[in-house]
Amino acid sequence: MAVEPWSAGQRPAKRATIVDVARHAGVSTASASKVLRGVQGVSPEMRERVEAAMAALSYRPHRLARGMRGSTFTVGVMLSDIDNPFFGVLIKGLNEVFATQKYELLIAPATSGEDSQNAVIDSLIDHQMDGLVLVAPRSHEDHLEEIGKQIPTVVIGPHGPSQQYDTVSGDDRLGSELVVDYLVALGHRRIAFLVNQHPSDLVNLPEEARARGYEEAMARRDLTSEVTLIEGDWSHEGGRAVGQRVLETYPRPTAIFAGADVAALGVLARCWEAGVRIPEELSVVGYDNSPTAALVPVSLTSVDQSGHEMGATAGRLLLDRIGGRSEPRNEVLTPRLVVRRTTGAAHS
Amino acid sequence: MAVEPWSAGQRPAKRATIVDVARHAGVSTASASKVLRGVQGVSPEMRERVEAAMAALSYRPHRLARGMRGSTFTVGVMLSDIDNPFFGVLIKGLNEVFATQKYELLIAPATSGEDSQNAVIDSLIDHQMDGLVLVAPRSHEDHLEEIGKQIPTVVIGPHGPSQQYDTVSGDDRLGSELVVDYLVALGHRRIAFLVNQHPSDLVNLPEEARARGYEEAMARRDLTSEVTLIEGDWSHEGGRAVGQRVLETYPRPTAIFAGADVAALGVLARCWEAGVRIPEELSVVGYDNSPTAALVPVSLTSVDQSGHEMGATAGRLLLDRIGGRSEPRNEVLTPRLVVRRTTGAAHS
DNA sequence: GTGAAAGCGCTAACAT
DNA sequence: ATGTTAGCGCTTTCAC
Repeated sequence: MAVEPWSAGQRPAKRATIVDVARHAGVSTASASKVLRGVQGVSPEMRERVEAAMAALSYRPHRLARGMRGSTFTVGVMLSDIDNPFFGVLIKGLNEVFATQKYELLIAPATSGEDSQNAVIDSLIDHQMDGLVLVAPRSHEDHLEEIGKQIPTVVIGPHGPSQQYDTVSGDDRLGSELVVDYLVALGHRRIAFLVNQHPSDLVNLPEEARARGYEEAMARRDLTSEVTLIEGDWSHEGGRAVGQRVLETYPRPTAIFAGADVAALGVLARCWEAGVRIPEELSVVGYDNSPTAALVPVSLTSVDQSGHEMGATAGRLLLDRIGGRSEPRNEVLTPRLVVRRTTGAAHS
Repeated sequence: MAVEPWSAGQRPAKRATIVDVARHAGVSTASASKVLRGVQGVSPEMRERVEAAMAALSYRPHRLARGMRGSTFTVGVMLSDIDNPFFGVLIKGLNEVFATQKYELLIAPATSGEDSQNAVIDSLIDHQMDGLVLVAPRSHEDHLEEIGKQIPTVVIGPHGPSQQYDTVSGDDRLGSELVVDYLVALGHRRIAFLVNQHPSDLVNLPEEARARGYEEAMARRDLTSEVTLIEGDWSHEGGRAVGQRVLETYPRPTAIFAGADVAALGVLARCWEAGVRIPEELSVVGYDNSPTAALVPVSLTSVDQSGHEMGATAGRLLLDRIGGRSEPRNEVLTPRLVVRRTTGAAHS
């Protein structure tokens, strides 16, 4: 291994420790620790002296050392796709909750692969985080239960029920229903759904619920024979590939419902390139109402699942759970259709 | 403080420690530690036995405990604006470098405020990260030097020189020059620049370099009298507000050069709403070439500063520095103009 | 090449 | 209310 002039011991101007604070204040480290943690059992004057010492030495506690015995006051977030702008607003919501507490947020980026995600989650656990927020994980449920047993956990995306962790999800079936009903009201019948490929045993994923909601809503409108599931990746490239396939189809669907905005944008990209007129020749709907969808020239009709509130809710649940609650809670938020300019009356 | 059934001691099924591994392998913890770290001084058979024990116990080292004495094998990233899609590709580039090493990436989200950023950086230091990547920090340089003294640091955005840390930045003056030259070639003379407001003593910020580059390029074309700096926030809302102001100006600029894509999109949003034709009535240029700029209906002309390579370069520099290098390095990447459909010949 | 033991900074029993 | 002390899991001298 290379020379490491930066190894802990040699760091210049070594910072003050709780021992320094205690000595400076003329008290025991235990008392200093109590003041630091804000627990009861210290006289006001003791508190004052210790706090003065902390300020004088610009003391900042070592998070690692705290974590060795107690809490790290840090919450880990597994983010499955940092590119998705929807997650940005979600993180904002999360952060606002924790900012008011003494907890800090640390985000570990992962890819969409299950192995990558599990590795990242393990690493977060190895960091002794006080709690975990898993954003759109693709892990199997028994594995999530296993994690929930080890550490307070909130899962965003996949639906409950769960025994060892909390969930925050949107009512994805309802979201799909809103879309189908709206499209049918516009006269569409050949409505295709872009379904994200996923292991068939992961039955609680949002993609699964959105697909089921689509099928059910189609059935309710007596359009079972028109149900068309197109498999693709919920990514820009995936959507683009699906767009290409759809354009080659005959008869072509009059509307395509992508389960995620990123995928819908991919479909649109292909259509724009091919000169297909939107929505005259093809209506396109997304899901997430990401910031990009709202851009005027994009104006993508989408389902809003209020990422900000999702994040905030997850934050509150996790705080609760860290505080002691052990019964699982499964919050479901109600989605809302946002109609923009990529959808219109069916023509063909 | 509430009950904490999750405190470390009570966690169910407590995981294996290095002591367990050593006992299981029938060796000392010191030897087990050597195998874990992959250092020299262990016989092949010792290595084998210890590795077998680790596997048998599914041992994973405690990162906190490692960090107490040695390294955490974790790198902290201060992200000043998680909403900016440009940063997503930057993180990807960073991550790819670290993924091949044993280092893990942890991102701490901050806001654009200097206080928030400094707090986040402190916290990253309190976590004993092995290194820091600061993305577009607004801290003062002496403070950055201070940080660089404590911990291997790479700063992305602000230009060097620096003594205690490395920098990765784009050649922002050149970027601005490319834009101005291009617009002038199209016949534009009234070219306004949207400058981000920032403390005047932060002279190495990209926004400063881009503004200077704009002024210089204008001067070189004998257009000093046309130099128009419009102050605004480099955000969607900020751009929108500037757009409003520009539309009310007479004579109106024929082109506006926003120093960042997010701001350019805000300007465009206002124009689209107001029915201003782009680029016939107004040419708009951004900076960053973020994924959003490339969307077909947006098609924003922008300066590409290859975020992916910026991230990758920063990762390599940090790895170097953690490995022992102490002379500062200041990498400058060459930007490239990407012409799309928000720019055209000057008409008025 | 291997092991014993000290200690990183802090918290939590347990005294007093 | 305050202090003493034993660790948390690991790395690191320093013996052997």
